[in-house]
Amino acid sequence: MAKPSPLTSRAADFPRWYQDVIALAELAENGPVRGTMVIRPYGYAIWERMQSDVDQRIKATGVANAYFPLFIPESYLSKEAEHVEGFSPELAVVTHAGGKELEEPVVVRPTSETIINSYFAKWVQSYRDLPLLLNQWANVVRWELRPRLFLRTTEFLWQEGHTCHATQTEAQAFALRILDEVYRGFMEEVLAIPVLSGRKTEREKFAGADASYTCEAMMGDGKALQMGTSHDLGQNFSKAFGTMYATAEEGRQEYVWQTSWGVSARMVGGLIMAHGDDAGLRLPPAIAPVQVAVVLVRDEAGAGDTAAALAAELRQAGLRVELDARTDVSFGRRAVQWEIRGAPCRVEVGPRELADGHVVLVRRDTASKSTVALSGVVHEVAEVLRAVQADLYAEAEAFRRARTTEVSTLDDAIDAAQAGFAQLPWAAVGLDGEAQLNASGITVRCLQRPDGGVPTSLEEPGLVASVARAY
RNA sequence: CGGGCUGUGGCGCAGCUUGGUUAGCGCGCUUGACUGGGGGUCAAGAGGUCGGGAGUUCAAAUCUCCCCAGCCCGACCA
Repeated sequence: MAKPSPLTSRAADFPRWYQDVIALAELAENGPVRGTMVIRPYGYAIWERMQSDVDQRIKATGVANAYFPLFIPESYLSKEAEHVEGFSPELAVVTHAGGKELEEPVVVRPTSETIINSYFAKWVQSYRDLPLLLNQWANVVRWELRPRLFLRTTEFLWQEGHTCHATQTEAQAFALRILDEVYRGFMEEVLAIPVLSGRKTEREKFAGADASYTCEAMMGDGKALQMGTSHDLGQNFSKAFGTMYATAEEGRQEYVWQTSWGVSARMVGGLIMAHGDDAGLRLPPAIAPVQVAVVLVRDEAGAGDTAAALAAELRQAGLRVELDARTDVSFGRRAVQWEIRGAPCRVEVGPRELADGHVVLVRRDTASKSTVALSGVVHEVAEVLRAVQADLYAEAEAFRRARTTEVSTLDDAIDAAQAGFAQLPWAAVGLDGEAQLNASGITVRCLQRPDGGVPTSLEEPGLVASVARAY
């Protein structure tokens, strides 16, 4: 049956690696500010790699990074009715500063559409200023009722993109492009996590958006996790803030069409829960801070020098390598530690094999070992990393397939969603059906076209709803 | 805010039902030795307002009451 989630259950229920893995981060104990998170170095190293890869992909779409204020005047939030209604329950509001009560309270940003639009309104004047494509890496605060390590913390790290376009068509296309090229691409190619790309229902969409698109992944326990979203904001915020441009013909004033989109450090939690096994993390090579751990068994018969040379050679080949020559720590302990940390490949260098001119190569995902001649290590390691990346993805996809059930009725969907995803015609769900599912702890994760494509309208015929329990 | 449950060295827990010497165990930590091919062995150590308060009692981690905090399930959500 479903294995427990290392991020949400009690430590006592867990295998021995729990404490080691959870050491990636911990929920802070700071009194009334519950649910904030402290990320420790190894956990942060994983996040840093995510940041750099996602950042690169974002820039490839023509978006530039910028930064906006942490504090937002409360009145800004209220300018977009749906937006303020959606977010007000979870706002942190500052009422006092500088030793006195503020005339107008400011909120700590829960997301930045409003503060950014207050600048967009000034920056955008002409069609020549469009499209305006910005992104910011920042922390945001949402006073969640139930914090969970990485998945839902009061304060979290993320990237939020905000764009302005001249036409609705262009804005929608851009929101979908980010969803596919940046998010789905990153999750599948780098994190080796297959995702369903689809559209959120009216009930599930972002407060203030015309449409929300999502990437939904299945965790090792069959539950769904929203890994990223992209919103088509229409003109909701531009109308609220007066973000207008003069058109090319006749210089008419038009409101801009906008998008916003984000992924957060939640992805670290998703990575842990999608690939982790009872021995600890299993990191895809593309994201692993350490791709190859060269472990020196014993420093005898020149093994130490050989290990160091090997590590240097692997680095030369462009790999992220760590030489573990701590021979004062027992070999077993070190081997286990690299397993817990999820290093995809481990090279064990000891006098025993060196006598025959080879080393032992261990794959983290399958735990399989092979002996490799010294001269062939670089080639073989590269092969293993390629294989681990591909196999982790294939494994996750097979798992998802095995836990996805096609059904035709709500009752069957509720039943099937206990173990994973259930898919049924959206026409068989509808508003009432969605409420019924929710009452059973199940949500509609996304709507897709029959071919898996992302629908641009909820009225499209034949839409398929994927429903599941979710984090 | 509803429904369950738990607070005991840094972490994880036992002890409580049936009150009774100096409150234990595992992990971690310190020192030393032996070791070293999968969280190794041995020895010596450090570390505690038993969540807080009040009460019952000769005696409270244990019983009673009040308070506080946290966890899990739900509503909210990247």
